[in-house]
Amino acid sequence: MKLTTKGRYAVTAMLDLALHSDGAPVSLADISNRQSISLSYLEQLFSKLRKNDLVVSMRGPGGGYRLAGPPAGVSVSDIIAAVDENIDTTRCQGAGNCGSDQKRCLTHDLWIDLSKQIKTFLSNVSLEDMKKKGDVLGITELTALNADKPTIK
Amino acid sequence: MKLTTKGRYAVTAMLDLALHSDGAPVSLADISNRQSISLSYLEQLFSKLRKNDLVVSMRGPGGGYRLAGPPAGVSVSDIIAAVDENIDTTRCQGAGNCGSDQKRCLTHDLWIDLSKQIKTFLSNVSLEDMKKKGDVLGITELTALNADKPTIK
DNA sequence: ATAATACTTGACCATTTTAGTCGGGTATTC
DNA sequence: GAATACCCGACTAAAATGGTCAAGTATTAT
Repeated sequence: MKLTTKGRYAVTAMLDLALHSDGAPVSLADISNRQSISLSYLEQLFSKLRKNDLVVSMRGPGGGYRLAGPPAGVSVSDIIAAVDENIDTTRCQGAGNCGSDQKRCLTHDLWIDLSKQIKTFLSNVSLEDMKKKGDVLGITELTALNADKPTIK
Repeated sequence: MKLTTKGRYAVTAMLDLALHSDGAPVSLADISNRQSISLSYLEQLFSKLRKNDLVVSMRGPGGGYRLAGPPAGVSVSDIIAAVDENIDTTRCQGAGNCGSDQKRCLTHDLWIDLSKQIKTFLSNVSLEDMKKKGDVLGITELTALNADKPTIK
């Protein structure tokens, strides 16, 4: 699986954006200062976020970024997918040629199921959830509230 | 998080071991042939598995490895922990100094909860489960059966 | 005994990925 | 027209990954 600093930074930056999405657009310089993430690196990340229509940009003085839609419409998995390519724990990326002789390896199904599990979890947490969270509820409880079809019943 | 080829190989090898744990100990050469994993690499992995008391070794001709205990007593998370150090999705390894100024970052709790989720999933799948699985049940369903305290209710 | 087997250990290494930096743009507004 | 702030591509040091290689040591079958 790919879950690295890149994805974590992206989610943190998007949450910062959501928390400051009142009036003017938010500049990357602000996010950089608040979250201690290098400006140049943020530019890279937001380039991808913009291409995936998660944010919109405004140039010039007073410019910056804005969420493309309501915070409730953006899930953590959306963000990670935008910058990190994929959330998949198999070696073969689901193709099934991970074992010897191009067959699926013994544990193929395990990783497929784990991937589903992670994806479900991350899909069920939106920026809105994290905004509201404050310190009241754990994300896990939020997930339970939001889950349409929990894998574990 | 750390979930790489190393961990996947280890689980595959352990499952192979479990599937062939009838009479004689299983040599790494056999596992290497069946699972297409380099012998030298298996040696590295099994050294760690042995140090973590997941397997026992027998030297000399006819020697090899055996599971240290019953397959039901070994979970996937045990195996991954043995070779991969930790299953943790935070940058700070749970320490909480991931944000600016040594405070926890905005998304700290999210990664903590995700880590718990993954750990719960992997802890609830044993080698015995995977042996029995065949092609009847998906691991996800097995997890549901085995879970003592599922996080998602 | 001794040869063969198979585990044991540690050093080493090529490649890939990560986590950025750097340097130049271009659009917009004051 | 100058300052601001996004935009974009090239580049890179350091770390992790996924191994290999060499030289053992213990055990057993003959």
